[in-house]
Amino acid sequence: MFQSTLLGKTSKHSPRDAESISHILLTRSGYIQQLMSGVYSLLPMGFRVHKNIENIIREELNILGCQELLMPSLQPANLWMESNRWDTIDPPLFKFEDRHKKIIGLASTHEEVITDLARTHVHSYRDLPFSAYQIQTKFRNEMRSTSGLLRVREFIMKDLYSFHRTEEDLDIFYEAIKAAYARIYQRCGIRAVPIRASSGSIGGNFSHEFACIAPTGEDKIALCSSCDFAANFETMEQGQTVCPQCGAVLTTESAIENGHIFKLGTKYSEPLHATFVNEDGIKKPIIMGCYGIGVGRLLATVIETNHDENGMIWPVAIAPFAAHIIPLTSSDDAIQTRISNEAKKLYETLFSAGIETLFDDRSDATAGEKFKDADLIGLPHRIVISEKTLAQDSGEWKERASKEIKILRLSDIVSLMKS
RNA sequence: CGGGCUGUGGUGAACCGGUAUCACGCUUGGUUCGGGACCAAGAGGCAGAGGGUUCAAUUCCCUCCAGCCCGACCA
Repeated sequence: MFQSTLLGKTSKHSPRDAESISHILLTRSGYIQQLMSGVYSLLPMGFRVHKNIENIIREELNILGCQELLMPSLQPANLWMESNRWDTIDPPLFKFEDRHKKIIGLASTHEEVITDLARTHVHSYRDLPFSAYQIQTKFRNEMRSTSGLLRVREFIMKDLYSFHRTEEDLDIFYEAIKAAYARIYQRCGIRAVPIRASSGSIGGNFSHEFACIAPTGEDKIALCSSCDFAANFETMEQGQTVCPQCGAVLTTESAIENGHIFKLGTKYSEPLHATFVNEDGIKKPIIMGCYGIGVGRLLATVIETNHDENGMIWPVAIAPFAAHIIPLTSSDDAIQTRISNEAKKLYETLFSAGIETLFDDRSDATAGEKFKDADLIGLPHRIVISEKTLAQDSGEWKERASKEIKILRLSDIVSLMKS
């Protein structure tokens, strides 16, 4: 991608009133733009990260046999009446009338629709188990949106739903998803721990949320220094300093809630009559689970964890581009041409190898400006080509997270990028 | 929803009861050319909307709208 034509310019100015670091950096770097309270556009750079995170999620779910589908956001009030959530779900639905005065809700979650699907497609125990997910826009009529992408009113969520014959089967799947979530967070460069949670208006009697360790997080969690115990501080007894499981010392961390997984049981299948006939010919309600991740919140959480005073630091796995190629300008026209050509050649070589980079082709930007922008944008690798490096027939290689600069042959840089 | 705060060119800010200033950005020309360079010349705002007080309002007051922060809740 050529930076001169990129939609989303960098800025020195933080948005008015912005306080959270991810909000400031994502806006300053041109990754996102606010439209109204709690509603944001993902500009090309932000959307690339978003898609990378989505694809990590897809990989981890597909390998477990989860099927991707897409359900509607427009949903009839009647369906929500069946589960008795039309007026009780919190945050409330956005509701409106169509031109025929039919009452419609904008979905904030999809238990009703997926259960409706299940009740028409599942008849026998032979149809179970299965699981299906989507990565789709949710609308939530929040009391208040906050902190940029961390809490918004319209966002893209991965929501997975699973259907089982028995509680035991659900338990096994639930644990598999818990493990998959751990891998998803890890691949996104975040340390997340599952914590027992209350199930809120989604329901069910058993759930875990994933607390992503981030210094700027608003939640306080307690972690055991030796076993896997973790809990939200608020749910613990005051003054407790040792692990209730093993007695080891507890440490506290700040965290941001991200994913939340639920054992729903028959909370939706019973009222919606989503049933199957078991081996004994008896009709039973389907046992369900549901599992959510807010993709945009995860994206923002990564920034809350991975940044320095100059900007964002993207993990390779989700970075919008693998590297930032920066040709510097020279007052000597001949050298200038050589620099541009070498840089462009590198760009094309990497591109044809399937490695997309951001190419800073701005001829009017000074070196300092390009470096500042590169730090802000936070691509994992920076490749500078200048009069200086060209004299050595090479380029300068720097990792965003490190201060170390290496002078390498361009061919070596290509092999490094490929590995 | 309760409490608090904010609203001035594209962005961020300052000032002020006498119709507006700065920085960044933008345009043009020139000089620079490894950490947001410099010089010169420009374009761009009737100050969120409405009402009130006043000789006079961007400035004071009220209402509304919008945004932010705390509470609550959450992906």
